[in-house]
Amino acid sequence: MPRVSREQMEKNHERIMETSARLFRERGLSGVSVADLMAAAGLTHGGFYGHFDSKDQLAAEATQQAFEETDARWMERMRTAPDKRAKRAKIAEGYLSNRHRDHSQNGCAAVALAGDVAREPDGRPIRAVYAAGIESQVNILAAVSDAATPAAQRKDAMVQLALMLGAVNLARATRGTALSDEILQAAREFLGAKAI
Amino acid sequence: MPRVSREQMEKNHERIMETSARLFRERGLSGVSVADLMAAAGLTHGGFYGHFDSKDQLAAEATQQAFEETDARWMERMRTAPDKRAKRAKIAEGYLSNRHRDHSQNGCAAVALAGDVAREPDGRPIRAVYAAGIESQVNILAAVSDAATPAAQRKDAMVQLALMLGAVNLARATRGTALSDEILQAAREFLGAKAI
DNA sequence: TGTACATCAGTGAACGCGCGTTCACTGATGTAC
DNA sequence: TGTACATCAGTGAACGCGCGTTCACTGATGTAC
Repeated sequence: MPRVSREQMEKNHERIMETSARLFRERGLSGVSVADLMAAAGLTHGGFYGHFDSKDQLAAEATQQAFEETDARWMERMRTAPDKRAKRAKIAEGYLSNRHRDHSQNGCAAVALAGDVAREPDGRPIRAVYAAGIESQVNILAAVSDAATPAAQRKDAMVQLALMLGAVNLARATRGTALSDEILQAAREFLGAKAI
Repeated sequence: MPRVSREQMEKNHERIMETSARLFRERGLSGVSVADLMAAAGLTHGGFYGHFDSKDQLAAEATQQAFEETDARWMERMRTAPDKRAKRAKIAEGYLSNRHRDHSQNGCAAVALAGDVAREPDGRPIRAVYAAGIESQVNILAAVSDAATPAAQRKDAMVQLALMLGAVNLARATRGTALSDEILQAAREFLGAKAI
C-alpha cells in the first residue's frame, strides 16, 4: 500500500530514527542492516532512501538523538538530589546499574558505540556527533564537580565519565561472569553510588 | 607453490596468529576478512582452514596471545619502579599515552576489543578468553595496590583498569579533537602518571 | 462540493560486491625400500 | 645414498548468502479546476 499521507510519512521517519537509535546501540553500527531497521519500523528496505541519504547519515542522526535522550535522563536523575555530591552519585547509580549493563539498547550511546566510532574513518558525520555528545556529557558532569576551578571540574568530569564508561564496557564484555558484577560494584563504591 | 616443509608450515601458522592479533585489534573482529588476514601473512585465503577450524577460533586464539603480550609488557614496565605506587603509575603512563591511543594494533586487547566482545553471543570462545584476560589484568593491578585487604586491592585494580580502558576508548572515539588529548591527560593526572 | 489527474511514499526485484567456507587440484615434501 | 611414490600445505575457483544502494512500478494522496 504505497503513498501514505504526509503526516504518516513524518511518523514513519520518526519511527525509523527511534528504532534505529535502539538497534544501533544494541547491535552496533554494522550489526544492523538497512533491511533490519526498516523492518523494525514496519517498512520494507526500498523506501529507506526516501527518508535518508545513506545508512551513515541515519547512524549520525540516530546517535545524536540517543545522546540527547541520555542528557535529558541525567538531568532528570539529578533533579531531586540535594547537593552536587549526591547528583554525581545519582548519575553513577544509573550508569553503573546492572540494568544499564543488560540493556544497551536504551542506554548511553557513548559506551554502546565507543568501539564502533573509534574505527570509523575521519570525517564521517557520526564522529563529529559523537565528540559533541561526549563534550556535552563532560559539561554536565563538570557542573556538579566540587573541584575549586573550572579546569579541575572539567578533569573531574572526564575521570568520572571514563571510569563509568570503562566499567560498563568491561561489564558488558564479561557479561555472565561474577567478574562483571564485581566491576560494576567496585566502580559504584568508588563513586559513592548505591546499587539500584 | 604448494606443500611447504613442516617447519615452514609452523612458521606460517605463527605468522597468521601474529598478524591476525594485530589486525583484529586495529580493525575489529568483523573489520578483517579471512582473505585480509591470510594476505597479511603472505598467503591466500583457501589455506586458512588447514590452520584453524574457523575465523571465530582464530579470533579467540589471537586474542589470548594479545592478552599475554600485554601482561608481559606490564610486568616489564613495572620492573624498574621502586614501589607499588610507582609501578601503578608506570602502567598508567603506557596505557594512557597518546602512542597507545594511536596504535591499537600493538596495544591492549581489552580496550581494542571490548565493544566487539560485548556483542558476541554467549558461549563464543572469545568471550571466555576475554574474561580470563581481564581477570589476569585485575590480578596484576591488585598486586600493586596499596589497599589494606585483598578485597580492597581487587576493587582498586578494577577501578584503575576501568578508568584506563574508558579513557583510551573515549580518546580513540574522539581522535583528532582537543577533547581526546584532554581525556588522556585527565586520567594520567588522576593516576599519578606522567605524559610520555 | 465533485471530478480528473499529477504527485510521490512505499514496494520488491535487481545491481555489484564481499563475506566465510568448501573443494578439486598441484607439486614439493617426506618416507619406504 | 638413490629412487619411487604417497602425503598434504597451499592455491584459486566456486558455493550460498547478506550487504548498501538503485529503480521501475503501484496506487492512495493531494491539488487544480
